[in-house]
Amino acid sequence: MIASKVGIRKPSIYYHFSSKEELVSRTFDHIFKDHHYDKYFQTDSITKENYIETLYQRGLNMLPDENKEHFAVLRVLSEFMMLAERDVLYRERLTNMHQEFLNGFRDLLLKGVAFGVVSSRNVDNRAYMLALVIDNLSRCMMMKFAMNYQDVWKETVHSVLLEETKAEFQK
Amino acid sequence: MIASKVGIRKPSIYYHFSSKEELVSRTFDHIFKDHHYDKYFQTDSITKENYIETLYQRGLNMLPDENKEHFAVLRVLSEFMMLAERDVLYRERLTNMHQEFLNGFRDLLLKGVAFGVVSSRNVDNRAYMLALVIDNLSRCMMMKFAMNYQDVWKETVHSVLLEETKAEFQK
Amino acid sequence: MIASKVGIRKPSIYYHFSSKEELVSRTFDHIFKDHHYDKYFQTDSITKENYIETLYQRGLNMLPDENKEHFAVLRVLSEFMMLAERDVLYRERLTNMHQEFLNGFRDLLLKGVAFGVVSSRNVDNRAYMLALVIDNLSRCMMMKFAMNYQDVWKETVHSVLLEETKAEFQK
Amino acid sequence: MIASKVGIRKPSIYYHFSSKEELVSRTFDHIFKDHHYDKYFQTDSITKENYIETLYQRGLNMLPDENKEHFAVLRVLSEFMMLAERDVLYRERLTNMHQEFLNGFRDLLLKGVAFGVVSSRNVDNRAYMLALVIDNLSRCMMMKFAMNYQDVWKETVHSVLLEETKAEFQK
DNA sequence: CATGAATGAGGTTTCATTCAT
DNA sequence: CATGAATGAAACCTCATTCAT
Repeated sequence: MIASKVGIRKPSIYYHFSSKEELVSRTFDHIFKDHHYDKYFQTDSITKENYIETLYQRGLNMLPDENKEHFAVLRVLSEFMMLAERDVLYRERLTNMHQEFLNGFRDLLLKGVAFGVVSSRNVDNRAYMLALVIDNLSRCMMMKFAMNYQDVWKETVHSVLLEETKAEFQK
Repeated sequence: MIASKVGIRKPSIYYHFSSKEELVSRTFDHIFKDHHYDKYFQTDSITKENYIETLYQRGLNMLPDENKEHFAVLRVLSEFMMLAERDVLYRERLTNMHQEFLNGFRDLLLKGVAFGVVSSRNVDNRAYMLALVIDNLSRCMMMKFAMNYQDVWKETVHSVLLEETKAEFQK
Repeated sequence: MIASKVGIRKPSIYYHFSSKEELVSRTFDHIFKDHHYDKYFQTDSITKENYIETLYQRGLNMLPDENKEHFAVLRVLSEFMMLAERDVLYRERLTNMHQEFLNGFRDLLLKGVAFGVVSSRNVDNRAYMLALVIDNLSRCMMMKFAMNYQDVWKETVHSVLLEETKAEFQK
Repeated sequence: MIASKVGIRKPSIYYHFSSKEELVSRTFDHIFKDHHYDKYFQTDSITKENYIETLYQRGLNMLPDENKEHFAVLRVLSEFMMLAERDVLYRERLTNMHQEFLNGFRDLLLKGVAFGVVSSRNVDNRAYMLALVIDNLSRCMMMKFAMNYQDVWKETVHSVLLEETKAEFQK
């Protein structure tokens, strides 16, 4: 299939990749080369004032959109999660990617703590909550589950930051 | 593999199933026959007094445990989610299962509203949040991601019910 | 090639043999099942009187003959000697077969010693000489090298048993 | 493999050889260019007095030795004998090489006859015997068959020249 | 209800070779 | 003199399935 898409014959693939395994592995690297937390959550421009709004917007930005490359990346990601269930190598790589996202959310919350807009209580677990929800929302969108994605995310941000933000976040 | 596990030869399978497709499909039915919201979240015994604790406990009960059949069910589930990405038939079945769980959580929250222990604001989205977190926690456990699952879940319940339960839920 | 000779399609071979390797290995066993020293050199009927003549005749009997199955066996043997140069497994099997032939010749000479028609000097090496010549004569015949095979063998028997048999063996 | 050993890429080989067949064929020529009887059996220095000892020593000299180039030559030779079973061209070339060695041994024996140290009876066949034994000893050494090669060869020389040399050859 | 034997289709890979640069 | 890229053919093997018994 790949060969014909690329317009060459099957054996020609072996000139570029020594085996199917290598083709898959290098495709993994290529596709996820830029799939890093920072790509979606640049936190440089975040301030005390726009903290919550930024968190909310960046979350939406992480959700797949059929018109964006990101959509394809997530489709491929779910394929590799399958592979990972059989192949330790991919399990490790995915675990690392996952951990990076978790860490990203944690650092973001810590920044909020520093700004004084996020309670310092239980930061890790609340960061994980955010990560788990946004990740699963992505999955649900990919599978076209019926749900009001934006509102669920807004509610999540709301709930997680509730204690300190009741006042500001009401819309 | 199946034939040898069962102690017959491969062609004999075709006496019981007309094709591989049918074998897979009926296996789906068989495995998920009892995989219903009610199995994990019997809400009959829930009361105003034990509401939050029950919600928390039942959630933990949904998380996979290597020693329980549930674990295998979830492993198979993730295989079918893969299949679903290619096959509309399975996508539908999974969507239904998923919807049932979402509905279960919504009904549970509505019960809480009736009890007066849950705010009536935005019930659907808050129910989905709970469902998304517990579902993704399961996935993380399956993939052995490092995380304090119980605490994340406790924090989630806390966050979602925070407004009305600040007082009662502190531990 | 095998499949078409046998009148089946290629994949059908895999019903009977799990791999090419196994096909080759079991073919080896099958072909050389009866390729033992005894098959060519039954020494029961040997007596003091017919000792030399028997040795000579049996030797001729070992040489390949295009009309005998033996010919095919030797052709295959030379293929496996090739394989053996790369594959330890076949090297071992061939070494054993070879040793068996060497031992056969040694035992035969020892019998001659017992009969008093063969000198006991250096029995092993003289037995090996006989074995090496008959073996190489086979090879030469297979490759159609020009040579008077019978006479070379007769001369070899003559030379090896010369000391004690000058008198009797002259023709 | 050849290309990488030589430090070029595969297609470059086709600049020097028009096909694999030609590469193999010219390799044959190159390797066996010096593989002639004379290389191992210079008979110029042979005299009536050192005749047997020379024959014995030169024979030993023909046996492969892992440290000598000769070893590699013999390994390749056995590969080509395989090829020869399928390809008439190589059969012919090998037959010629073989014949040359047979002739060499015959001429050597004839020289012995001229010296008066070898019986003139049946010279050809006795020469062939010597050739067959030394050739097969080589093969056995290559395959690491257990055997006392030197003694077998000494015994062979002894046996072949026995009639006329009983007296001189005893050690 | 079960199986031995077989098969078309296709998947992964190797091999010898070509050709434009 | 060398090579990057490609290729038709074929080798080894797996898979889902069939069918006569």
